[in-house]
Amino acid sequence: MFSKACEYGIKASIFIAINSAEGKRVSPKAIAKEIASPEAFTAKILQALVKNGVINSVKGAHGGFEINKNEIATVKLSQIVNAIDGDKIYSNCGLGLHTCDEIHPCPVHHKFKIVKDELRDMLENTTLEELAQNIKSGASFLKM
Amino acid sequence: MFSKACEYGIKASIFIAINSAEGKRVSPKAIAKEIASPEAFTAKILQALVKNGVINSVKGAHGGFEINKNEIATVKLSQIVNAIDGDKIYSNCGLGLHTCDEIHPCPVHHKFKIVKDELRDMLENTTLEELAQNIKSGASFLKM
DNA sequence: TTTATTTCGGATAAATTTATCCTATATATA
DNA sequence: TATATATAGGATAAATTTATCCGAAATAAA
Ligand code: FES
Ligand code: FES
Repeated sequence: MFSKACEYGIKASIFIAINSAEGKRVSPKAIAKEIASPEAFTAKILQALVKNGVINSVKGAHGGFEINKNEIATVKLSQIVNAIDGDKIYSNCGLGLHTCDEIHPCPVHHKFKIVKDELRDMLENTTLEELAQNIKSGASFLKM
Repeated sequence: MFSKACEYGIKASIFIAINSAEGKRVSPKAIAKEIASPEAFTAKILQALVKNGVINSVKGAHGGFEINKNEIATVKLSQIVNAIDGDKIYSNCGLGLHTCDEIHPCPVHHKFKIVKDELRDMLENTTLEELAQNIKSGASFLKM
């Protein structure tokens, strides 16, 4: 469904959100350990998230990755996915036609639309805060 | 969402269904032309579909690929997807955890479940006959 | 039985995604 | 300013997916 890069990006963002809420910055090393991902690859993904304004980075001693405390509640899953995989997951044709639209639909277009809309809604209506809260409460997990 | 192999497999199956309804067998060459896919790669996917019993093949002169006329209405999209990509699309964890279940869920598990169930329902309730009909009537297209 | 036809299947190759490594660049602090 | 610390980013490598090629095996028809 999502690329590995995107999976890591989402999990990393959640972990950063949890720490930023406590005023702590985190390193790629700490992130990779927490989400069980390859460190260097994760670092690359973090760069993409920084470039897209989803998270902030601070270089140098006592640096690390963080998210503005007051943005944790506003960052949506869709922003993370978009920063890494783009919007192809809900804009591309499910059967690979060059364009996906009503005037030249593939055989599954209308049925797929329902699934894609459901997915888009879900991604656009889920915030980092919500996901971070689930981890904090022990209701969900970032690895294994 | 789906692999290229799966996209080709679905489109190929629809084209075969259309022709089988008229008692005609089709070659990988004709299929690849109709669905705008690489011929040799498409042939490999057809082999997988044959192995999984989704379509039949007949070797030799006047051979080709076909689907039993009375099976066209019973073959579901889910069978094609399963034959090629397996069931990972709705059984794997959306964030890549080793297992996806209620007792050790990832942060998006419950929200993802809705999307995955919607997708599964769609694939399990869509038959080749229905998709072939849409192509025949000109309501949908297999390429471009 | 011979020939033409057509799928099967193994071996490769190309492209993309995933992953690693190393150096440059920036920053806090002593 | 010097030093230690940390992210940025380029160059590569490994793994997976996508794609190609070609000979083997099967089959229909002459
Ligand atoms: S045209 Fe295929 S999903 Fe819209
Ligand atoms: S555990 Fe992640 S989707 Fe179920």
